[in-house]
Amino acid sequence: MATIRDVARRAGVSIATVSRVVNEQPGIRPETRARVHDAIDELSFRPNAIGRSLKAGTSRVLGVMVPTLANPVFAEAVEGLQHEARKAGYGVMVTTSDYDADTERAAVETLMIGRVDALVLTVRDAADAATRAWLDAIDRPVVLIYNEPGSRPTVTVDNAAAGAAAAEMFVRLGHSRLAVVAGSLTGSDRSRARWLGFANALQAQGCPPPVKVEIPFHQTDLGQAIADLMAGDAPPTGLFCSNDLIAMRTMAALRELGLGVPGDVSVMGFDGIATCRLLHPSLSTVSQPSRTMGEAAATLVLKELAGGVAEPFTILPHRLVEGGSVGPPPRAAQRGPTTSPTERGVPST
Amino acid sequence: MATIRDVARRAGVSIATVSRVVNEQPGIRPETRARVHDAIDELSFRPNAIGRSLKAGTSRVLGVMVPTLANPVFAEAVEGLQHEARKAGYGVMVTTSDYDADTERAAVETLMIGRVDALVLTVRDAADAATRAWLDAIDRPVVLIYNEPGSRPTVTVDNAAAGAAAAEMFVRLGHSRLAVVAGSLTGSDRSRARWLGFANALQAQGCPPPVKVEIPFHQTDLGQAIADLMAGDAPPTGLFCSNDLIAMRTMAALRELGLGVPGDVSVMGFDGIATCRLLHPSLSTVSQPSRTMGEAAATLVLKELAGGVAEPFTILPHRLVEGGSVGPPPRAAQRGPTTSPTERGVPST
DNA sequence: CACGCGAATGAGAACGTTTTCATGTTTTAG
DNA sequence: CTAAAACATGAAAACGTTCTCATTCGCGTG
Repeated sequence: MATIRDVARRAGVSIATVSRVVNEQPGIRPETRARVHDAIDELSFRPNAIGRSLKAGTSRVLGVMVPTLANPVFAEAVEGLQHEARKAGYGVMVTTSDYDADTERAAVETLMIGRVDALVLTVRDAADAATRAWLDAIDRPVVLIYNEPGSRPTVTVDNAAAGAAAAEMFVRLGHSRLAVVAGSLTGSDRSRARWLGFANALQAQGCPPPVKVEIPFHQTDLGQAIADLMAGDAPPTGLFCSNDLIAMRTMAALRELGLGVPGDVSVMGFDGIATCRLLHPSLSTVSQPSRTMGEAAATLVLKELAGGVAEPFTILPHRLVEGGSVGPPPRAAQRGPTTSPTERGVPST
Repeated sequence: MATIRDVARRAGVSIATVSRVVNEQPGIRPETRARVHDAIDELSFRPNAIGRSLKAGTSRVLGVMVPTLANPVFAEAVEGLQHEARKAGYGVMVTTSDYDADTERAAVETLMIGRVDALVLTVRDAADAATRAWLDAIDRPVVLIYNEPGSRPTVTVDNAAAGAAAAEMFVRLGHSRLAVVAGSLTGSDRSRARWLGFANALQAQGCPPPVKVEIPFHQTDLGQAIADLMAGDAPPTGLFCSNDLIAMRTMAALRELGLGVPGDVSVMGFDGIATCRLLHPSLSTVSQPSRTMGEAAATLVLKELAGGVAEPFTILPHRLVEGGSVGPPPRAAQRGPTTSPTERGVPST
């Protein structure tokens, strides 16, 4: 691996001159420049970013942490972020936290040791005291994405309003008994915000508060949870899921139970994962512009690195996508408690 | 940001001693060690990875390039890789190539300048001469994933055998007129291998060669392409798609055309994306262990970095997942050319 | 009591850059 | 033709580590 010194020797100049040529600084005789370029080519010299970083005190690397890349929402955001970063000549170091608070902290610590110039993070709960503590202690630009706005610049959608919009859609169609199926209602700030917006809007419309169902992160089969939920006397006619992945699994579980969507139960998701539009019935969902969020976060953080000051928060527009998974409630449900909606209905408790 | 020098001053020792304490080297008096630790805590000193890297000549960062993170297959592989890397104390720099050969080269160049210790890549075509040229010129450990085995250590599945397995499944069910719907048959080595395995197996079974349909990378609506494909006198009764994303879109397009899956046409995917199992009908597919592939690649590359020598290739097992999207061909098709299979059939050309 | 030996610590070079300041060489103006 | 100004280049320090040699200290041994 050739160093600047090798190039200098070969070209018969000093390392300072080579550096100037490499960085395209003015004040080099064309002839000298050519000689240096030749040497660079001959040795296929690539300036060592580490040496450069050490001197410059900057690594030109962005650190990114998301809960998981297995959820396309985050994967797409990272993709957008990465594109934007590359355009600006920045690299992107990626870590995942698996929705675990301790892992979050450790992962960010690792990124900081890696000397990233700035961070783009999604944490479980930006309002959590412990999280805020270490978050506020970070001495570099930080931008949060997907989290609820707090002490750090944040790029997100209006989760409460989005939850309310979902509620209003259900109510408009005639639903009143609703449930929320969430990954971790207690732990995740955005999930909580969606829930709150949803529940408040329902209350405003005079509906009873929605039932809550919480699903542990790693549980992929929702069969039991959904069966339990639908087993009561007056099961919900509409389910608001805290993300599309859960919504898909919920639909699969309902199908297992012999319940039709949206005939017996309506299902609504959150995120707007592309593949969910291809389901049958296609999933109604609140879509957020993931890729754009990643791009916006990159732009924001790069701006801050360039000496600018980042907006405290950027709220991107969400969009209610009306798919086929939401329809009016079944007739029976409108009259109150009834028998199982289908012949294969689950036994009542 | 405190440096080792600040700590040394504060603890009243030399920087060498601090370095020894930080790196847990023996031969330090417990008392001294304690004093240094105190200073470290007081200044919340974190050793600068860049300084360390410069001296050590190693960055403890792995570079990863995949076509896109929007395809869960790659996102999951990166997730697995990242986990494994972190366990070993390595960071992961991620780039995407958008399936573009020029971008591939540029992206890898960027990673190399970033001084990653080793690379894990998925390229369009590992057999392509130009690609091989720059690939072979890389002076660090490189592991390819998803690509066909070539001059560099590779982690993949047996794409040809997987393609053949798909073909055999179709034939076993009675299909003979088949088509392949691929992202870029010409450009991608794995897609080509699947195609070859598929076509050869068909030939071996005495079936006519499959029709090819190629879909540009960014084209998400396959309506026209599928309509054209199904418009002929004797349209295919089974479609083998080069990945699950395309398979999903193909199913959506078929539905648009009023064709039933698998009643009128059977559809088979490739990859085993988790969400496709939740489709209705669930997608039959050849599943590859993406996460494991990422982990294996990380293990391999780390082993090589540790001075070991990597196996030239690792073939992980694929698995034929029998979903609901593949069934016997419609009766009519078995008798040869007929009228459109449904009342909403597409006009014949 | 001097000597030597091992343990603990320090001084300083090295890693590959960038950058400041100094120096040598042209060019331009007078 | 000379002096000054503009230009081109070089020497060396600095960034924050690690690591190799010294060096110092304490102490047991002859």
